[in-house]
Amino acid sequence: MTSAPQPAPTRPTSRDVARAAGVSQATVSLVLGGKWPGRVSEATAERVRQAAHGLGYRPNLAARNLRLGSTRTALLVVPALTNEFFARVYTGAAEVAAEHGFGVVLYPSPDGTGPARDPFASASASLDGVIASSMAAGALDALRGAGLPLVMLDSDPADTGVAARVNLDIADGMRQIAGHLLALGHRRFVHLASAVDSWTFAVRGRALHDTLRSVPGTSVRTVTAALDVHAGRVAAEHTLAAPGPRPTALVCDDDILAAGACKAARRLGLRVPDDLSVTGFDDLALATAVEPELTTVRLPAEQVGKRGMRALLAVLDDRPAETGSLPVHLVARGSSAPPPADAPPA
Amino acid sequence: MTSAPQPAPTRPTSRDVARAAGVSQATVSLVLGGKWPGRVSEATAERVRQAAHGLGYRPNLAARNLRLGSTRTALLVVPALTNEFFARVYTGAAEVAAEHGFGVVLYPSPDGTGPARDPFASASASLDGVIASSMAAGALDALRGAGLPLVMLDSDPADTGVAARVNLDIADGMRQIAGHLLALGHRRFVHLASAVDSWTFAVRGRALHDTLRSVPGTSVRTVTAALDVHAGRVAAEHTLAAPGPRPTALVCDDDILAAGACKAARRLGLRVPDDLSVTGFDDLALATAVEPELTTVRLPAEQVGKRGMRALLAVLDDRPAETGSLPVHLVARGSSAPPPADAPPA
DNA sequence: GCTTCGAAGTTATACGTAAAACCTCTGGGT
DNA sequence: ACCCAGAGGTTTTACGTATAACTTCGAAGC
Repeated sequence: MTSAPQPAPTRPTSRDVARAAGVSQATVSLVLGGKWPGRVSEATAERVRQAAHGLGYRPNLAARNLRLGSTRTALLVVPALTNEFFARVYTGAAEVAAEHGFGVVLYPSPDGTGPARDPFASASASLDGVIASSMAAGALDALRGAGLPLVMLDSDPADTGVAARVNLDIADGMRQIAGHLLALGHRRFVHLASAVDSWTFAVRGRALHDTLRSVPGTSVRTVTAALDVHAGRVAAEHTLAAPGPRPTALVCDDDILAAGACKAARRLGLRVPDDLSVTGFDDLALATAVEPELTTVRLPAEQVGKRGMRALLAVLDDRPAETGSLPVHLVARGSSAPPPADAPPA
Repeated sequence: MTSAPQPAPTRPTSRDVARAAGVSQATVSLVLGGKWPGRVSEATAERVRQAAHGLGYRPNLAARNLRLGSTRTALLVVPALTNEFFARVYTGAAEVAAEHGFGVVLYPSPDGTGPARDPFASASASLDGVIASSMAAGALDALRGAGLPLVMLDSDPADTGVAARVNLDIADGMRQIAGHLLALGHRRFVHLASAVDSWTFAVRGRALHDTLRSVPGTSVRTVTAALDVHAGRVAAEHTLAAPGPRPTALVCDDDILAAGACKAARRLGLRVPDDLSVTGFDDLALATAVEPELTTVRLPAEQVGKRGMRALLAVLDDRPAETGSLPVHLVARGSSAPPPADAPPA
């Protein structure tokens, strides 16, 4: 209490604990590993626990990993954590991992550009498996070759060499959006698509176009933008200001683009939703932060992470992984309404 | 090419590489560790590299960590990754870490509630150091006791037992906000404060109040809300609808609260900025996603992460860590303007 | 009274790597 | 002719843990 504690030159090992408790190192390992019923008396076990606690002992995980040949660590490969969706996926994955004594380390995949540093370098421990978003295609080949169990998130079912797959029913989500807008009476659409080349966006586009095509008298045009508010605004502004009859509904691949589209509309003096309906996708926090709040599709991001982690654990355990797509659902809010009465037909 | 490759029952070790190259394991270690100039001939080195590549050899990091006694891993403790600010801090820290062959593992600290699981369990490798946000106070005591170098981010300089500290000049940021609004002519303020009990928010409040107090004829009232859009809206709506002269400026502790405040204003039929100025803090993506765009203070989040990591590396290396607060600056956008002409004085 | 058996440990070993310490051979200086 | 230096390796060891294999001992069975 009076002087500084000893500078702890080196961390205590299980051998130190053994010495303090007057037992062998093996006994310490048995007790602390929970393997003692019938092998070690309760009295001795307690003595060991006291000694361990007293010394502030923490097992050296590097040694344990080496011994066991497993690190209980998964790599999560996502495009960028600043995208709330992936932050939530991580949160879900980390939660399930923690329940099973696993850790999750992140590899924010380079966005195509950049030198694409070694995914394994970001983990300072060897990995037991990989969970990867299909949006992070960049690093995938390197990961495939490593011979690790690979769980893919929201990826093309045609892709091969995957131990398990966790998908969202993205197509259904987009069909719900289209159905919602059609039911409101919209016929003239613009699809504000993400420029990111990934399976999930391809599906969104296809589902939208397929659904609209099945309804006579509809038209749809596609415009592409990078995945940020500014790019969305510029693209939408350009489209809305174009000559010819104006669309009455702007279907966006993502809430971020929808936020941009709303700004574009306001700049051009259009009211959302009176003059123009705008829909998003993902249901990020952003969707309820803007005015009007966005009609969008809620994706169970945390569930994706949880299920991805559970699938990986199942694969590592030689159990069959849960299968089937996660359902998504439409959240109708203030950014969609019937088209203005004077809108020309498509 | 014709049949499936052998099922790779076990990963190749440095010994396998040695066998394949016709050298000893030590030579492999020397070559691959880059320690060979003068110890191994270029021809042999090349042979080893070929063999390693051919076998797809990857060093077992658990073994390396055990041998070296260091895992080259830092733990980053933050409240939640879904907060863009912390996602950016992580990104910065991970980038610098990668440059130095370090990894970063996250510990999303429980928000006070919850069982506060062991911070060390989230890392499946032992740690070399910890970088912690002061907003993640929950897990801090456990981390302090571990005897690891601790770098604190944006924390009270009075706190002790810290190896290095990376702070933002938060007070200056709030003074800039206050100065900006005062210059526009505002005198009647409301401070929409975060309910989170943390140093950074305490400083924001104090700096605002101190600055305003120094100007005669100003008034300021404080209202508290949880850190989300909805809570911000409710709190702001309540305040703005209260009887008595209305404030002309709403200074928010965070962009998230500011977005909520803007929604509140619109609901009450007030125009921002004509009837009411609203300011945020942090300059999140949200700030430019809403209409009008928020006047706010830009915080160099990535820099915080980078500098935190550099400080930790310095400490681990027995070098002095860079010191001094990071500057922040006002970004004036559309949510602030002179008060309405008919506003009563404070 | 001898064997057997289970409880309660202990001893010994392996995991894969890095690096210190050691060995061998060749060429050059004197 | 002898020694020495240095290049180019090899042998050996240690890191801390988990667990298989072994030991010891007291009591129960007959």
